[in-house]
Amino acid sequence: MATGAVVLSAMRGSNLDMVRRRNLSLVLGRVHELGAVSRARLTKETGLNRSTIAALVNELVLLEHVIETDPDQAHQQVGRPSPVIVPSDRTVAVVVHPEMDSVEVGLVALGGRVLRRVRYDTERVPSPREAVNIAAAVIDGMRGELDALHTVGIGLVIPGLVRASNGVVAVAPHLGWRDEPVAEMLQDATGYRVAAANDASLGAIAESVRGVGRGVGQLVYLNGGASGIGGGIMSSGSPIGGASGFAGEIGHTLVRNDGDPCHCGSVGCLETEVARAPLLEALDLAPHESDRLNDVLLEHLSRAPADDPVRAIVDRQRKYLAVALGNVANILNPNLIVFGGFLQSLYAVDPVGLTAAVRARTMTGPDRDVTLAQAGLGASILMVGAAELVFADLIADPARSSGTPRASRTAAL
Amino acid sequence: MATGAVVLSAMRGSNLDMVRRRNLSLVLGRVHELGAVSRARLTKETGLNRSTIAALVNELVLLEHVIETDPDQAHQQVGRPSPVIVPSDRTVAVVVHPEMDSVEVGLVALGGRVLRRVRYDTERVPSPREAVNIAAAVIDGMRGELDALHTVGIGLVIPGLVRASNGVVAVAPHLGWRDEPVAEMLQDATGYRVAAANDASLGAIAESVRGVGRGVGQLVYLNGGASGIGGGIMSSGSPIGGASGFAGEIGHTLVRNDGDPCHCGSVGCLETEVARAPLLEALDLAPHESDRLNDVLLEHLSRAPADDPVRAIVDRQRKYLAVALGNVANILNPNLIVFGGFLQSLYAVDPVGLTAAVRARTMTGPDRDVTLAQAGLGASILMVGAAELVFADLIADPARSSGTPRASRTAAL
DNA sequence: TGCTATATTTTTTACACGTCAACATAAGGT
DNA sequence: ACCTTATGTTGACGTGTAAAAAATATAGCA
Repeated sequence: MATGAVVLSAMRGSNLDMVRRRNLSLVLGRVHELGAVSRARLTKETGLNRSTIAALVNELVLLEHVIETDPDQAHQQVGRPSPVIVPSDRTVAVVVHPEMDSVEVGLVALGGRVLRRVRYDTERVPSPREAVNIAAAVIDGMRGELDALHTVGIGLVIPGLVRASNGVVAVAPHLGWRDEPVAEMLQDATGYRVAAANDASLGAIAESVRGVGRGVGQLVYLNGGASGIGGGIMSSGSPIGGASGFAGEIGHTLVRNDGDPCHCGSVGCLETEVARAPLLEALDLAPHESDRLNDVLLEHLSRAPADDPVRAIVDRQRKYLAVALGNVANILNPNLIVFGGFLQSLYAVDPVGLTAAVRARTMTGPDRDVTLAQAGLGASILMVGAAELVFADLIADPARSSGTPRASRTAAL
Repeated sequence: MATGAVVLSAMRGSNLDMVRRRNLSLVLGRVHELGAVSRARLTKETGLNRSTIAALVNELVLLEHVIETDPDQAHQQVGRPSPVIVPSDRTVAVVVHPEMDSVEVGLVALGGRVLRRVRYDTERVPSPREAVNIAAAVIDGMRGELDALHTVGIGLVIPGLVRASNGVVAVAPHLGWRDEPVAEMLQDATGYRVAAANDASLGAIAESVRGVGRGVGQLVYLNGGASGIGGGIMSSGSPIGGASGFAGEIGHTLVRNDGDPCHCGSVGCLETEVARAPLLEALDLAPHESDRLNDVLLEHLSRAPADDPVRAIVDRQRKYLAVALGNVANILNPNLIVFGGFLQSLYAVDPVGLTAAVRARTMTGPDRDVTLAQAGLGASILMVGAAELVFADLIADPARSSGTPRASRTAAL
């Protein structure tokens, strides 16, 4: 419950168990990240003894989190071939993603593969109870399968602010949720341990682990959705959550003093000045056609005159986006800023131009570090991100209560 | 050299040495933080066995980083008294702080006490070479003393952007330095290992470890100096440096679209709209009287009419300050924002009002987390911060090359 | 004041366990 | 046949742990 506080007193001393746990975690983490590693490479990269790696891999095989396969026939070398370790597809995370018109449930394997997606359309915006009931029903339908697998837990995607310590949804504007203990409800309904986080934060995790941000130290993800702009921050592979896990709300950076009022109570926020709706409208696209925005916009601009009204909207939005990104670059000194949703389109219109505009608003020093990029994971980004949230727990302690449903604990970030 | 990248491959496996190192680090860290701890308390807080704590403390005593003293006579309890462990005043860090008109050298003990400060006034702005030579000369003067002590290294305070990986000063505007490898120069000149960082980042560290931010999870420090506004971010006790250690430049957040041009090339930055000079001028204070700003300002406003021109300046600056802080609160979700320098005065004028203004610009959720406060360390803040930078290295591995001057390595953050 | 009981901590000693180093063995290329 | 690379096996090392014994204070009572 106590959030954000540095609880140094809680730092426990290490012992032999710790060593084993850490090494087990290290090996599983490498396998999870790389997808397929030879045992020899594991010894080299971890610096551990061959004997130790053998024992660790053995234990992970027994836990059924990895599979030891025959040596790779493809790239042979001189010397004795080394067995290849791959993450088991039988270790999975369930993902639950409530939206305004649906509740989606997915199944993702440790290796990152999305095994299944079930979308349940709702007639109206689901209440927390309805969303949980729907998810629980779908999960009950999968129960036989899940019980046969190692189901680590549920990753809950929330289009809103989530308190990291307990998974309470502080506010999800367009779902109309407020102070709802959704993670706990879902946990009670399913028996699985639930980790909940903001959608953009999960996007940041996903792009950092399996997207364009692999190996990037300081990453900022910015997602443009129907209802606004959300963000997530990753530092050295870990999410920066702040005091309560609310960090990353870059959509409410001031970009225009005399701008429009924002639903947050402020004025001239990034997300009031940079929005999807005006773009769709100007291009005669319906909201449900937002998938086509990128193509239609680029196509339109390729033949539009200099005084084209769409171009004017795009230019203005890009200008304000650059302002916010300059702030972010100065405050966080990121290596990479990744765009998701309709922001991808704003970026794609002129990547070089936007990069230059952001750098112009950034101090000498951080301006040379920052690079921009489009998200690399497409439609599966939230599935992957939420699964990673769950797997992070597993990887931190692979030998923990392996498999079986559990009570207590939520949280993330 | 490669900065910001997540080098997972560099993650080495743990072994028994690791355990010992970690526990040694844990114990020294607790002693360093608390100043005086009983052996019994160490066992309770770390969860380690009595025997283990005894052995660890013994080793730290042998390393001369802590001293085991007789049981505290003050608050006695039933049962056998437990010896009290205190950080040794013989383990010290040297601090070097070049400014526009001086180079200051300080000596700080592991417990945080500032043992000595030597200020060398210069006739003009020192070049990197001059600053290093002055510092080296002063340090040579202390050499006998330093050799008798355990001098862990030098903490170098830079009023500018410092590359964390190698201590190169990317740019220090009012010193006129640019791409200068000052840390390396100082290291070569003195033989001590040098850790360099931005002044505001060091302020953040100091306030987090020994100031008003003790135990605070997410902390932002904002310093208002003669030449601008710098900032530093602490997350769970560790500094957030970003890709190259440049993070925290909150002074270059946009607060006013039609504002004045900033030396950074942008327009309407926080530090162009919120500055010390106009305040001093309006109050008829010379720059060297800035120490009195707080008192004079509060005194002036206490009897000033509603249409007082100083009040107008203060109100306007506070308005823009609140804008930037709102952005920061949304992006970082801090528990605490700490003000140093003349920003303390702006805050002190009406603490409750500024807090309300910041919260009004912050989303529901993070707005409840954020608190504002004045810096608690006064004039010694940079001494303490830079020393902590050095001690962090020691605490991470207390048994490392203990004491004697060394080559290679710099960096921090 | 002096004695005993109780509480808490330190000291001592035997022990368990994970990693390591060394040597022996295996499996492929050249 | 020889070289290269990797795995398998075994005993040693050093870590923290647990339990018993010794030490040192307060509290209660005569």
